Amino acid sequence: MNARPAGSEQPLPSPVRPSAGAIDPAAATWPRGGGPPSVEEARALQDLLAPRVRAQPVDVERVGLVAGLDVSYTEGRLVAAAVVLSAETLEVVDAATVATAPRFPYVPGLFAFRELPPLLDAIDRLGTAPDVFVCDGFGLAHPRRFGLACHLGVLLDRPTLGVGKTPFVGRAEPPGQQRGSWSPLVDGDEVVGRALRTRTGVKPVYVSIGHRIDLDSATELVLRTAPNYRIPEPVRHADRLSRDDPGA
DNA sequence: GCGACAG
DNA sequence: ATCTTGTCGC
Repeated sequence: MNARPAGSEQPLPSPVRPSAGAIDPAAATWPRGGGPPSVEEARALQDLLAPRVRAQPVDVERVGLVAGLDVSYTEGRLVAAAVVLSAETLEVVDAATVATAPRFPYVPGLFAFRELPPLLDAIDRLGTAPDVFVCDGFGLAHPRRFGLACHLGVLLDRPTLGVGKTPFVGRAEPPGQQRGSWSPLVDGDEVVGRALRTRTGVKPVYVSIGHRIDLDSATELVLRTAPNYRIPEPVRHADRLSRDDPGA
């Protein structure tokens, strides 16, 4: 474990940012540098960055570290958590939290502008460099094809994917009851993700790619990291930490 | 125009 | 997201 208290003031060199091909996170979420963008600016920024998303296969067998990301809301505060697990053993090897005041309202479709800034800070505080990031929410399965997972992936230029608990855009037939079965999540004439059964007889999760991964690889990784519960372990841990960390 | 709408 | 008790089942 490498968690540092969320209040520490000293920015440490990040093993994740910057990286070649990455975008300046500040410019890509807070375009005017100071205050948050307007809703119109935020949407325009998504349209501007969406073309950078790339789908590509990932050798899931060789993924070593998987990060789970989540944010909780408490008493007007927002707590972002990043937890890193060994893909092999699913044991937690690193974690970090950050508590901040919300600086952007909850607007469906503009999630990233609310949750990404604190999540990026939490990621910066990690002492490890995850191979893949699993977000609580969506990636391509988004009105402008640029959900939180895509946004994070493009900013970091790293593989990311999103796992949602309820559908946002698109429609999917109920997948078979058996764990592992899935059905395409279709929006208009595009396949934007999958409804995936991670537990037999339990309602499916909705998987979509973020960046630098494809749907097959994302599906495989989600199944691999969710052997016992509906929600993948990395996200489960991040969810718990974001709510329980007293230091946050 | 109306309803729906990730967390 | 959060507000909230008990209950059925593996």
